[in-house]
Amino acid sequence: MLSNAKGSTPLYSQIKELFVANLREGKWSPGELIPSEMQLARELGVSQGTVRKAITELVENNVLTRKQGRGTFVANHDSERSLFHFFHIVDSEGRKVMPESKTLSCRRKRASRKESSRLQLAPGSSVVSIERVRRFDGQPIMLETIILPSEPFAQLCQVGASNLPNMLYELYEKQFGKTIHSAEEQLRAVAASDHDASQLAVLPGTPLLEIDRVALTLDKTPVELRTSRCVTGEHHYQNTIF
Amino acid sequence: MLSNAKGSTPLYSQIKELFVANLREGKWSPGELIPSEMQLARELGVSQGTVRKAITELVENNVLTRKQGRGTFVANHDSERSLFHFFHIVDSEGRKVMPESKTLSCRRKRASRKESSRLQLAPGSSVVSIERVRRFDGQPIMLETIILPSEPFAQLCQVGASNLPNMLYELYEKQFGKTIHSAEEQLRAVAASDHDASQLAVLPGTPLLEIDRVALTLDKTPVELRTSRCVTGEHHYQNTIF
DNA sequence: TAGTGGTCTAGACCACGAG
DNA sequence: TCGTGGTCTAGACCACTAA
Repeated sequence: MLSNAKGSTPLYSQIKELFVANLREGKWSPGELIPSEMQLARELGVSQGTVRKAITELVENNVLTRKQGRGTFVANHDSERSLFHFFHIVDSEGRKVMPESKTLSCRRKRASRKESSRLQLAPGSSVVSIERVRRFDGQPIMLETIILPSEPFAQLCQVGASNLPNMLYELYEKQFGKTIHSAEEQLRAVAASDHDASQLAVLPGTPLLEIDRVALTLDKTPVELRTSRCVTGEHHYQNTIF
Repeated sequence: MLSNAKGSTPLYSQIKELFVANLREGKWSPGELIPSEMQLARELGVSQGTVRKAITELVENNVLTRKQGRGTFVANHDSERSLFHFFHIVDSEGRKVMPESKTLSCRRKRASRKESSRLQLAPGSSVVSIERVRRFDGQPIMLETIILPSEPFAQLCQVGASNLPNMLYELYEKQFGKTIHSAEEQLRAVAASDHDASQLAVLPGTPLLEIDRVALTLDKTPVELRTSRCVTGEHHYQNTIF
């Protein structure tokens, strides 16, 4: 099981791998309380400090969360996480407000070359394509196109276009067991197409901020490709570099 | 000095503060080797593990770097850091290439309201304004306007507009003792002005990605306001969310 | 070979949360 | 009051670097 031989990787790294495997195989579920540090140390035959170091690193990666006096939990996307971790659009005062979203369409189609490439699917695979518009204070601000592999997300279309929740990552986690842990974004400035313009109440050709995001699970498997086009008159994308 | 009373902050936090103070006061300089963990532990009257925890957190914040067998050093902006940490423009294949930069002008002026606000200066303070254009493979890609407080940066204009280095953060550190540790960026899509257009070889009105960045020292003092307007045809801004 | 950071242990006490 | 994570200690041995 665990090896502490000379050339081997450190014990705490092996324990991290083991914990990640527990998550991947569903032995530990989002939001669940995991055994205490002392108990894990006994089970694994190592000291508390070693388990502690493994957990500390997973907490830093937002995989686990610690609560003093209560225990250690598997991180989940309830409420705050999706909003404050993955949503970077703020208003002029820097306030993060989650916009309401209205689904325009939800249908199945064949993936384009770009889509299959970024989602690591076979060319021409079947995907679900969702289009929705998001508003702040009644003003349409973002037009989003969301691409998901039909397997396993096909049933999203059946659910009905109108009642998709605002926070999709929470849905992916709860309904499909896909927890989003990281994302890779590409940002560009583009000119509003006629379609963009009509949905966002701007003139065609208006500069829009395009955010191209691939959302990934813990083991770096791409789950969702989302292209958002944003009006950046009274809002902007905020990024802090540490 | 250090206090381990009941209600006080943890020892390792106090030690972190102490180390940060050493940096602020210039007792430790960028690139310098600091005393070993054991020696610091003796001097501070704590165990090695406590010093170690303080150093670990500062390493995670990119304030210090450890090298096994050699010691612990104060981080600096040599070569890689500025480029790979603060520069997010990549080409279509995701490659990070540092563009050459050509200074167009360097002059002193009064800060605008926005500039004095974001740099936390008194309204109408004297600032240095540098304009430069950056090229990839001969193609002009970014037009940058850099605003710095005249105190202490006035001499930059005297140096001569033409021979400003590509990596300014390195210069701020070496010449002015201002080390950039973090930055806050705001991204928007804007239409190219006539001036933008002529410098970037595009048509007026072309959508450009505007990056508005305030660079901060370790104690969150704003040092530089930089506004970059980028052509995002063959390049884009890349951000990874963990 | 000496000194550094990296890993690991065993055990103490504190702060917090729940019953 | 009990069990949890949070802090701190003292000491062992390993891996790496430089002289």
